[in-house]
Amino acid sequence: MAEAAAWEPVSRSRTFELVLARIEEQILAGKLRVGDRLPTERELVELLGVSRAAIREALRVLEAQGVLRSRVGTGPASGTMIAAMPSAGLTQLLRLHMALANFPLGDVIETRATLERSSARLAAERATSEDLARLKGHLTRMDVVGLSVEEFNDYDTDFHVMLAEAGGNRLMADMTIAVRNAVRHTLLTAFHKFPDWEALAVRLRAEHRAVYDAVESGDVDHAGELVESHIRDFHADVSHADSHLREAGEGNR
Amino acid sequence: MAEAAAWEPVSRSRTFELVLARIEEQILAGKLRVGDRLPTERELVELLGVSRAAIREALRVLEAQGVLRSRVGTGPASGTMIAAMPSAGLTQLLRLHMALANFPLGDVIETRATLERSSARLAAERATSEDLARLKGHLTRMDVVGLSVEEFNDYDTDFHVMLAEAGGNRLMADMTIAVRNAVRHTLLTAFHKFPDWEALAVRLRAEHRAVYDAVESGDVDHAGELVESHIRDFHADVSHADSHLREAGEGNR
DNA sequence: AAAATAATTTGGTCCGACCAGTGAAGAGGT
DNA sequence: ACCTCTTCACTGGTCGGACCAAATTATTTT
Repeated sequence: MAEAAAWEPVSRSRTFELVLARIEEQILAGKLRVGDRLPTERELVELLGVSRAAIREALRVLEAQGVLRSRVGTGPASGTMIAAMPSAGLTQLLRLHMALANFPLGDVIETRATLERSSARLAAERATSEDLARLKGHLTRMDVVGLSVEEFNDYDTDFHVMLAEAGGNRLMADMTIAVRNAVRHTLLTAFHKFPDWEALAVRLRAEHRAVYDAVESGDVDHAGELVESHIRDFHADVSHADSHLREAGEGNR
Repeated sequence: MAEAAAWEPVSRSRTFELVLARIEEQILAGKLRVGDRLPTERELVELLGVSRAAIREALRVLEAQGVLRSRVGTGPASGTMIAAMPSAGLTQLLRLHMALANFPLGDVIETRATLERSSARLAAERATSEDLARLKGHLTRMDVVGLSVEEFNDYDTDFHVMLAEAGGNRLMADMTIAVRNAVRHTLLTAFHKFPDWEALAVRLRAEHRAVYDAVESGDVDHAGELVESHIRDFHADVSHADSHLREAGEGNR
């Protein structure tokens, strides 16, 4: 940033931040790659000359970001090593910030529509036959009658995630997962209150099939449009039903 | 998730995770809002019956996610309180995962194009006159000759951030900031190697003006298209120059 | 009244000890 | 030789207590 927001920092680094910086150096320099093991906590204490508490605080941060994974014991899977679970970290982050109303639901939906529209277009462009098979198999799996709201909702999530993955863009797929997970609870409660959710489910299934058809036939524009309206309409319905049954709405900017 | 990825968890909760859960409860339940102060670390020790180290590890995690902010001392600004700096947490997370090659540069660019296309469309739709004034003022500020690569790059970032903010979607704006910051270093090094970056800067300035005009005139589609191609072309040029001067390319999925 | 000083509260840091999984080396029996 | 059981060493996880440094507030001194 070259203008505003400035003048605040300097922030005399706390020692755990220095530790963090050292580890990040290694990662950014490519010296630590996914699967590599870090020195043990006690070794880091000697290497960096700080207390174990400082080391651990730094490790906690990286773990929360989905960069590390720690296990006790001695074997080959023990110790602290570089992992790669970005969507977990993203999900957690989005969930809290949504709760803090930093991100109004409307914004989240807008973002979801944007991301998934793009993913669908990519999928229509370059989905492999395996991707298509996975998606198709999932469609039939969703047809089972008597699914609980939770099950249906999770299957719905899975479909959208598969679609994003078929697009071949990991970042977008992970963001899609994170956003979808972040609103999971919100959607479920709204879903439960929905007057006739079975009817809604029928419509959603049909829309999924339409999306699949567009993707399979490589109709980029159509696939994008279908997914976007699928998401917007769904949220509109759900939040509409929600506001009907509540006394007031969530603050919306 | 109703199928894959499962079977891993259970994850015997470590105590700092329990602490984390307790604080999250409060946030998700709306009992802790932005600006509220948490009990002091020593109070939490008594309240939750765990060691201070556990408390601190949990706080570190939340701080890394941009949810908390801690300051020493006594006054009104001291202690630990709920903050809201999602983009900082996002930036950090993306930066590391990009370095770990979980996110190939191409994916990041694709994502950036997607997000900003959408932001530009929103901006064209509902930018206020203040937003437009800010953007316009920034355009002239970028015209200054003799800017360093770093300065120009940061100004460029600012423009895109302002555009995203004019769209009025905080989440997308924060993601835009995070993504742009995450590739800052990559872009800078590539920029430095660019044969005639002054010429490139001239073109970028012109494109910014074109985007501004489209936004001002409310031409939603045009604004979106301009931003998208602006980003794609820019990255194509930069990475092209980069691969010319390097021996090999970065792994690309 | 103003300035200097002390007390207090808060997060930041460290140390040292001990607990609890987890394998590997070794002892013992078959 | 082979398998089983025990022991041991090593890892992260947890704790309590001590002390430091920043930031206010209360108190004393001038």
